[in-house]
Amino acid sequence: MTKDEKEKIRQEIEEGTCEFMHVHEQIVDRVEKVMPDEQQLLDLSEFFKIFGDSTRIKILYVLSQSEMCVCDIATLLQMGQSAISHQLRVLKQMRLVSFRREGKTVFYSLADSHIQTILAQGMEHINE
Amino acid sequence: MTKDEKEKIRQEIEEGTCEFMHVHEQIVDRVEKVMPDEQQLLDLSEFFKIFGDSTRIKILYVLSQSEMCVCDIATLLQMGQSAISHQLRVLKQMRLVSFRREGKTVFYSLADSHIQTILAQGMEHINE
DNA sequence: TATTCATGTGAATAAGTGTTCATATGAATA
DNA sequence: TATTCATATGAACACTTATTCACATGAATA
Repeated sequence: MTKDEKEKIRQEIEEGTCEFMHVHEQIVDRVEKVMPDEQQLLDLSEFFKIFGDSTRIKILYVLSQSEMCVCDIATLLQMGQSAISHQLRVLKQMRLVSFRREGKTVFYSLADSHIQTILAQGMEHINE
Repeated sequence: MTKDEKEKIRQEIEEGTCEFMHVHEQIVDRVEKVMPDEQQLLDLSEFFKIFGDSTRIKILYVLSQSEMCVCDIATLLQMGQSAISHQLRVLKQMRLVSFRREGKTVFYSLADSHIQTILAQGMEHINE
């Protein structure tokens, strides 16, 4: 190993980026060029995170069957109204559900058919 | 409200299932019949949970471009080797990635094309 | 066999998240 | 306007989880 190479590694260690020697540079360089924006990948994980909770999955599932109000959902899932309401808030913020008011009651439904597709796709995958 | 109705509500409150009055029974009954197994919905949320972390999303993305070793990934993501190794373990357990050994190096790759489809589907969704 | 080095992993810590409790909001109605 | 009631929400708590640190493992090579 040359003096320069050693120096390079020392620098890398200092930067905390990579403490290894045998990085495959061709691969790394090539993939680095096609990496999407950091933000896009963050958004993507945030999006999937919504489906990564069983309460929210259940809410989405029941809404895929019918629009319904908060206490219908709470009854179906055997959970408290507050818990459902908190989760509906998340789903609303992420635009996965929409709602309409009718008197004191609020009816929720899936925002678009995309959501059902993703649910179905996931179901398909785990049943392999 | 009849005496019986009041008693029913009192019981529901005691059971903690539903403290409300105006559940839409037709909807609830109908949807209850088509609810999948509790376990299936749990599995589904566990599955999506894997995609709900930005480190794992990034790992899956770079592996969709090329198979590579642990330190290649660590370099690309500017993260420690240990963090990557821990997440690869999760991805391995859930069978989202597979690997092959070549001397001291372990090359990881996506387990099947399904994963890319789901990534693409998600990307499509957030770019709407 | 001793050493090197890429990777794996247990423990600890810090940050994030879901549920509950208590209470607020706001629309309908008396 | 006062009350009722479906829904919303802030705070607290318990629980989960991602990362780091230190070290173990195990394959190649001297």
